[in-house]
Amino acid sequence: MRTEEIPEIAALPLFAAMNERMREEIFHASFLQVFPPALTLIETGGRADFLHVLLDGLVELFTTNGSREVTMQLVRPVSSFILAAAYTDQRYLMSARTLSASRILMIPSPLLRTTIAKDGALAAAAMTEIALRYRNLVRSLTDIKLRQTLERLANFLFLESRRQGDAVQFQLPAEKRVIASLLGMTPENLSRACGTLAEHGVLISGPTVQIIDRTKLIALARPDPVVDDF
Amino acid sequence: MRTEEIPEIAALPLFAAMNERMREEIFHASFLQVFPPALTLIETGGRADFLHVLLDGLVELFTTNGSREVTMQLVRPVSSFILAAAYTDQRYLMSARTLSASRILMIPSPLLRTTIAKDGALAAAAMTEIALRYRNLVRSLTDIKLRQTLERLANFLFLESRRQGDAVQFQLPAEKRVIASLLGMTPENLSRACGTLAEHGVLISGPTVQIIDRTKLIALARPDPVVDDF
DNA sequence: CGAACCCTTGATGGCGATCAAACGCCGTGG
DNA sequence: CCACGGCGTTTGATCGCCATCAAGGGTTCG
Repeated sequence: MRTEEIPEIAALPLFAAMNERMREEIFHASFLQVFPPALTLIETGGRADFLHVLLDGLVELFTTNGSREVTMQLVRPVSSFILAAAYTDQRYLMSARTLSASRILMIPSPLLRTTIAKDGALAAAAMTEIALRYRNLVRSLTDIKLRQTLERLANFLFLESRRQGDAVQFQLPAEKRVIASLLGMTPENLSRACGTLAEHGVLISGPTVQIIDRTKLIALARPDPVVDDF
Repeated sequence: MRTEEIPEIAALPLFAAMNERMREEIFHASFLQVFPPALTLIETGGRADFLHVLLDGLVELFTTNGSREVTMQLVRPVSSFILAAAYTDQRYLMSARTLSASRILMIPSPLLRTTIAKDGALAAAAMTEIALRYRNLVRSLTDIKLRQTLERLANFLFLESRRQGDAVQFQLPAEKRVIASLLGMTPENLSRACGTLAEHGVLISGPTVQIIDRTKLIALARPDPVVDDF
């Protein structure tokens, strides 16, 4: 890793509070690399040799079962992924690929584990990180279990808008087929659902979304103030 | 907490390696209580005042969205639950109720947090615990996203059997309506699916399951050696 | 004994998957 | 520069899984 890049990364929540010498040690043994789009970084069943931290770009976590493939999560910067597998030294439950060119920090898992054991601040940060990730997963599971597809899409768009400061107009973060899979539906149905949302205050043309009537959207999405984290 | 109960609990993975004095301190401030069946312990949106550790009995984690209610997970002894909420001091994402009479250890969250900060061994155990829980959740989400109901049921029964040492005959761990909800289906459909499984080597009568032809069951369930953790 | 409640079985309907085809965009190569 | 092919998206038609509605049987408990 090049020296001039260190300050930026040292400021990340995961590393901010930890002992400086140990941080240097970790960074020294890690790799900062830029990957092209559509590159598979990790495959289900593989050993978790590195903790990955996405600094720039976009990464998709997905799983396959024979012929079917489903995207599980979009990872956006700045965020680590597969911390659970790296910490427990188990096999990856999900595969990961870049969706756009991505800058990724790769930290050797063994070093991560030994450092967590020695540095309380890093341990705390890692624990917080994984706890938040756990909660996100609970959200996904409840979402898919008790909303139907149109409501899921509505809620997804509502949360996307909110993520961008309640933007009235914004771009979808990924291709529609990826979003469809993320929401547990087929591309065909997503397309239809996008059309239907016109009746609920949202115009979607290509990758750009325009919220015409936020009230109507919310009425459909019924975002949960607890689960959806207001 | 009564003194004679302490050794049993001190041996739990979560507490086994930690400093003895701190462990005593935690136990001294905690409550060990027996709850009757069907009692709501925790409600979604509430503050996580206690970490719960189920020692005996059976607990259901579930969420509600207006009128609908879905069970998210069965908690079996010995296992902690809602560790993520307790550690990050956030609101519960799920509700919890006892399904049978349950003995539960309740540890005040603030004390848990401060002790984790001081005791590396406890921190490590907590981290492992939540990482494993995270991975279970990933399993649930993949399961629901890429299997259909009959396959999910088949896989559920297969894993139940395996949990009991590849038992040929065993009892369902909960009422069928709960299991139906856990598997993301209606009680009616679960009932029908149970009947259909006769064609796939499984006989189900009431709460007892008999595996006639394990090969056929596996062919239907297609358990994933990675995800389903062989 | 009656009243819940759970489970089962049947009939029907709807949501969303699948199949199929056409359109637009974009890169490559003639 | 244009032709072509690939891929993502859209739209339409059809199918099937599963939810819903409805009713009856069994069990538990007051």
